Amino acid sequence: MEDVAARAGVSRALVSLVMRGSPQVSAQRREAVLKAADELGYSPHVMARSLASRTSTVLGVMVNDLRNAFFADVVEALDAAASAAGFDLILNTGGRVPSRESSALRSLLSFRPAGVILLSPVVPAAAIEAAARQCPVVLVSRTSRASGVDTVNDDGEAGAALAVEHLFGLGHRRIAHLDGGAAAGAAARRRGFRRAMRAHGLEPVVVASEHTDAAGAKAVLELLSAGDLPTALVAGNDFNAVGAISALEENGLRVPADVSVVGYDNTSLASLRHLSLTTVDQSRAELGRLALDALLERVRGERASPVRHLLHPSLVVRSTTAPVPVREGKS
Amino acid sequence: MEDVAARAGVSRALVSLVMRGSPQVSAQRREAVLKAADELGYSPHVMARSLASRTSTVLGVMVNDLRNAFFADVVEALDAAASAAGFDLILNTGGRVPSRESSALRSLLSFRPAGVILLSPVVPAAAIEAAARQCPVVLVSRTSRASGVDTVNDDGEAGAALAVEHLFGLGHRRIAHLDGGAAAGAAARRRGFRRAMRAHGLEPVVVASEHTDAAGAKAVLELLSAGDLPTALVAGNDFNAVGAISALEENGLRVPADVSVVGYDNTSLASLRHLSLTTVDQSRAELGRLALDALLERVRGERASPVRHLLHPSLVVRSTTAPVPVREGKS
DNA sequence: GCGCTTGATTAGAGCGCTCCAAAGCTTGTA
DNA sequence: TACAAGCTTTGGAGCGCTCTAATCAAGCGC
Repeated sequence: MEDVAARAGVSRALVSLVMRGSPQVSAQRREAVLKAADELGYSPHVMARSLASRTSTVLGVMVNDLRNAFFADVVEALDAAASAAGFDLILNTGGRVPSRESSALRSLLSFRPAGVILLSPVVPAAAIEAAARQCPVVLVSRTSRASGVDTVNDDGEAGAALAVEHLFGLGHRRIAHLDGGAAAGAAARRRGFRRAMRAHGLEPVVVASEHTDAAGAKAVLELLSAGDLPTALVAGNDFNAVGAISALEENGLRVPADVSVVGYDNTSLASLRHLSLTTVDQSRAELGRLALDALLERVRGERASPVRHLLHPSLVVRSTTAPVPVREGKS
Repeated sequence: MEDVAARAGVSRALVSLVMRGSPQVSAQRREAVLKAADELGYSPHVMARSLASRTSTVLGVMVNDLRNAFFADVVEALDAAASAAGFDLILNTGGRVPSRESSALRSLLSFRPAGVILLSPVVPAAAIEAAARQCPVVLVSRTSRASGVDTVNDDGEAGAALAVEHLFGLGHRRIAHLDGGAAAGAAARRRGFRRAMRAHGLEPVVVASEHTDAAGAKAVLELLSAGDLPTALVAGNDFNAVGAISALEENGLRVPADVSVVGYDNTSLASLRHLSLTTVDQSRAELGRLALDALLERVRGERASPVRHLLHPSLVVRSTTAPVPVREGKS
């Protein structure tokens, strides 16, 4: 910066003004500075800037697993929105291990970020509130009652209900849910499934499972050996659904002719023509965008009261659901 | 920091020493400082630290698309290795658009990172060399001849050859490659396919396609309408393979009974029991780890000469490949 | 008791920038 | 010509830390 100032024949302060795009610099000087900066290949040192200005242009993002396409998509959206607003992301992973997440969070905070976004964290609420005392915090796929914390969630209850309504409309009455257990969002989906079933006077069947391919297959095998396979399945997520479909087909049952299956998440899997899975979509891009917007509102001091976004999911009907088989329909 | 020093009854410099874990501090003072820091919830300001010490603990990572599971996996590995080494990642996306990538790269460099990792960038070589003059640069899935730049690549040629060898061993002689066009890594795979085929005295058939589900299906339809469907397909990647399989099955052909298909990348797709795709695996975790190791060697000044890693892929044989159909074998 | 070494501690400068208050330069006007 | 009013420009302090060199206390041999 010193060098640029010398080369352009101005003071350091003027260089600073130009680099920040201040309007109160004469066109002549501005050009001289820009030219000098270009010749010297100078670009301002972000860290020094944020130290001096006591403002930060970095946003901390903690994700528990990037290999999970859901979070990868959200982070992608986050990054797009952040860079459009002139912020940079510092990212780390916590792996859904409380101790690792705490240290990841600590490491993010030591950058004195403008704000922090936590994707489906498992750290204790107290840790989140402590973080919120240092900078705005937005939670994705996790709820909080703290007033300094905003949350953005998929309405898993509504999503599961959507699946049930769809199947009910197709004539299905015996519907089972393959439950995701402790996985992110599973509790809400389970709740939504139960509620929607009861609303129709149906008995909700919930089978313990996990959000994986193998677990979906296992759950179906259990249902088969128990001897009363439902006519439709609401899987915990798409992977689970695919596993379930495999197990069904391996046992001579056709999807959707014999059994209908609905997934959840609308991952890239679901749209493959090979699977063409009916599934619940929860726009991950919007999730990311909303989270970033909420954070920036806080950062800019435009809002102090917490906001709780609950995204409305939608159903994407493809080829794994069909009207209930005739025999069933008659019974 | 001032406060901590006051509370512990020591100087700022001593606090600094303790926070950096210097051994030349008496146990008594160390404890007093740690206690004070804890009570005040103090943790050092990373940016101020790196400004003062003229060292950086941030690593810049530019990825073109996180939604691509391949890169998400590499980033995950990068993060794991980085945090183990005490570094933090600042991440942004370039979307394979040269202009966006350049500005993303500029933004990374303005943090004065210890080093930068570029995942399959499309920026001109000159831009990469310019970056390399500022800090060590490691390229993943892209080659470079610049001496300040290390590269880590999957050996796509070897991978495609692996697929051909496998199919050849199963008796296949008419094998086509569904080419990925300009996609990352496609050129090497194409080359490897051609070379391996010629090594067996076979005519390499290359069909233009893309690394997507839909393109794979389209390529198969073209082969079908041309009237000479090969007995085996080496797809550009897993998505492409899945699309191809769909199109084959929709046309009454069985995989692998009639046609064998090999994918590439061993994505989570491939391992689904529903697909159980034979595919080429190029350990993404190792790719990430190697890239980070290479970068850290430079950062620590342990090495000045460039390194060119070429990762050996391996073949994962699942259920989409089988011996050539008998009729073919006789002909 | 003296200088001397050794290890623990600290003052102070400085990293690259921003920001404030003050200074300099134009104008326009009396 | 003088001077206020506006704009542009600048010096200097300071952001939170590290690092060097200096200081200090304690222990040692003579």
